[in-house]
Amino acid sequence: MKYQELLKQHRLKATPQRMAIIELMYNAGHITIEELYQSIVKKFASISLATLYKNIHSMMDVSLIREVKVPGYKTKYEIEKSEHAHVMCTSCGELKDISLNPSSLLENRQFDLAGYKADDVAIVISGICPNCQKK
Amino acid sequence: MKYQELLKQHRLKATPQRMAIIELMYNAGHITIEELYQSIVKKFASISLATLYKNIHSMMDVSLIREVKVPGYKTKYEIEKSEHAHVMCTSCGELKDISLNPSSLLENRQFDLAGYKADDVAIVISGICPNCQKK
DNA sequence: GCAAATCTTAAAATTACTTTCAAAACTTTA
DNA sequence: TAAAGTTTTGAAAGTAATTTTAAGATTTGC
Repeated sequence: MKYQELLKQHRLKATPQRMAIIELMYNAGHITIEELYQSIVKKFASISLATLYKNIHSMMDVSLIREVKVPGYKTKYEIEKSEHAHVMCTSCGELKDISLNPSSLLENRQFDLAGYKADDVAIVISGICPNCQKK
Repeated sequence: MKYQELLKQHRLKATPQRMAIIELMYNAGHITIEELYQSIVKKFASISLATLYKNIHSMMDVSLIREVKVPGYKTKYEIEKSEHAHVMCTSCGELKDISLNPSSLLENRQFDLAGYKADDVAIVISGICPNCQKK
């Protein structure tokens, strides 16, 4: 199981609960705490929401996962991967990655960042997905 | 008071509570519900959080104000103004507008938006503000 | 295998947000 | 300008989201 490795690299203990979280998150792409809980409870009947929240935070602290806050919706979480942006459908709520590299977008322009030293760029584009456009 | 006009233009009644909300939001730039409540209660001792939430939502519905969700922090609200992006200091929490126009940024490049029809682009850059850099 | 460090869980607590409902404040309408 | 209708306010109760606590269980490095 590669997830075990992933956790160890980040100096976190590889508990079964954590591996399940990562697996679910990996398969879902983006997932809310609630969805995560619904799925994981099938495997670990006694898992507690506190465990989910705590693990989500430990993994965020070591940049293994990332929080995606979208206007008007619940926060979702994803495995950290190469930089990308998000499109969110305001009709059905689908969240999708797009391969727009946020920091390269800024690089070739000299924006006035008001003196800030930028570490991270989060881009969420809201719109209507192809499916909902048809309706 | 111009705030009265602003509300009427959006077909909302210009109640004193709403005008106070707008005024505070305008002066603060970006404000959380909690901060808003702390300030407004000084003027309207009996105002309820429910009123704040309700008014925030009415004003969002008519695009008078806008929700800004920032990774790791509480949701803030701002008066809708011309398009812009945000920088947020991960050290002190300060949120600042920068004059980067999100949609023009996308216009002159043909991004693959996975078939989405884009309505809105939210950009939040996280980093360290000039003040915190000194420390 | 053992000890140290870390993790899991239930339960309670806290914080965030929403709904309900009656009274008050406004707007119509005639 | 009074009655009728509509909207808003705010208290209270309700739901949802997140954190804390403390005790027992697991993982890891040696």
